[in-house]
Amino acid sequence: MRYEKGRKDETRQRIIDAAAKRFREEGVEAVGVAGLMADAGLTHGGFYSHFPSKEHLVRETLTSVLDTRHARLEQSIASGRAGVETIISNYLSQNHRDNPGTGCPFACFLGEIARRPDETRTAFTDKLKRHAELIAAHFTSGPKDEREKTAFTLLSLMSGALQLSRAVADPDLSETILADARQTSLALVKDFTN
Amino acid sequence: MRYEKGRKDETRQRIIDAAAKRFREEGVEAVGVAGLMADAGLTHGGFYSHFPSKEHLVRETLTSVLDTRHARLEQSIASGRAGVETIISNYLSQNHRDNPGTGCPFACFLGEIARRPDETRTAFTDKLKRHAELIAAHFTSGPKDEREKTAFTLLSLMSGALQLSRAVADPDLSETILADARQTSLALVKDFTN
DNA sequence: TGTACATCAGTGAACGCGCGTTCACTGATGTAC
DNA sequence: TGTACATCAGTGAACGCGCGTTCACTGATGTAC
Repeated sequence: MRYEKGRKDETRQRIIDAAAKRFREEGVEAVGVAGLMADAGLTHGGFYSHFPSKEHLVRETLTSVLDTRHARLEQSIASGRAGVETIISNYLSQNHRDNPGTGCPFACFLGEIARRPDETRTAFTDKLKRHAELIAAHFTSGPKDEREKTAFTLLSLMSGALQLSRAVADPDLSETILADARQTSLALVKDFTN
Repeated sequence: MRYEKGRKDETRQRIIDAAAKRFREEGVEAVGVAGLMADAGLTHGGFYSHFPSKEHLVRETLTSVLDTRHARLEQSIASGRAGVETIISNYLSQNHRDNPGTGCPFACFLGEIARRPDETRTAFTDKLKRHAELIAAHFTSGPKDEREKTAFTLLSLMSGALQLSRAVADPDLSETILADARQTSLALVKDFTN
């Protein structure tokens, strides 16, 4: 069944989209190739005409999700719709906590990435740097050499707190963790924006 | 081969110790029961006379590691050997980054815990609360109701930064992330200690 | 003290299962004439 | 415009493998007499 031009790319993207959701929700190791292909409406055998291995899909998915998130933040900043306060509040929200499948890849993959092969880690590192630079560029005041540092620290704090709020079984504590992290995050960026 | 009294407990602990190391290094899903038993010098069949399932071992290992870490911190504080600065510096050090197998369980398991069954998550939550209370008790000045909040935020920031420093493929960036997090962590606790 | 028996931690073969991966095949569409 | 053929995205059976788990068995030691 030869298909019209562009069809393959669409299918490929569908596999990546399915992986983007499932990998974030269940973790890379817990999600199998066959299940992913079923999510994309296909049978498992076709996987290897799109990706040479599962690890390649992992890498593609990671960069795809990081790109999407990056683009969204970029647009959010460019449009002036959302200030830092809004971005921080959205990140450290119950909604984000309860929907990892569409949420921040840092919070979902951080623990796993350290164990993946060099190529995957390098791809991740490049995207991370770019993301931190974007955040730093959003800081309009404060010492310039401190801005990027603060961006990394902010990422560490926010992704760490989101993970902790997801891990905890007590709803009240979970909300407290988010609220405390919001407060500290806002204080962190206060000297860099106004 | 019936063994002397206490032997079984020793063996059990040996399995947990092996799991404590491997789970932190490779992740819970990547480590098999058979390999773990081999690490403990046993064959795989005996596993189920110690634990009813792998998940039970996960829970036992998690609480064991959290207890050990908690006790160490408690002792560290009680002895007065180490101030907050030292504790933070040790946590956000290259040595800790490069040795996850003996390091902080929060940094290693945070992402995985959210996906585990309720019983495991509840056990984790209890230990986390106790740990935060211990840290808060170490804060001798500053507003009292802020102390525990800061403890959670500190845990979020430090475990997030440690994870990020492990994920990154660029050694310089990894060191920068640790250094920035050290700086911010120290600033965070400055109002609570002196 | 010596003997017979019960105990049970640990062994290792076997279970069904899902994993990642391979491969011969299909058949609708694009292309050539 | 109509026909013959090449293409190749997708199919589905099969591969070896390691997983978590089960179970009949072993045999050194503790206990009873």
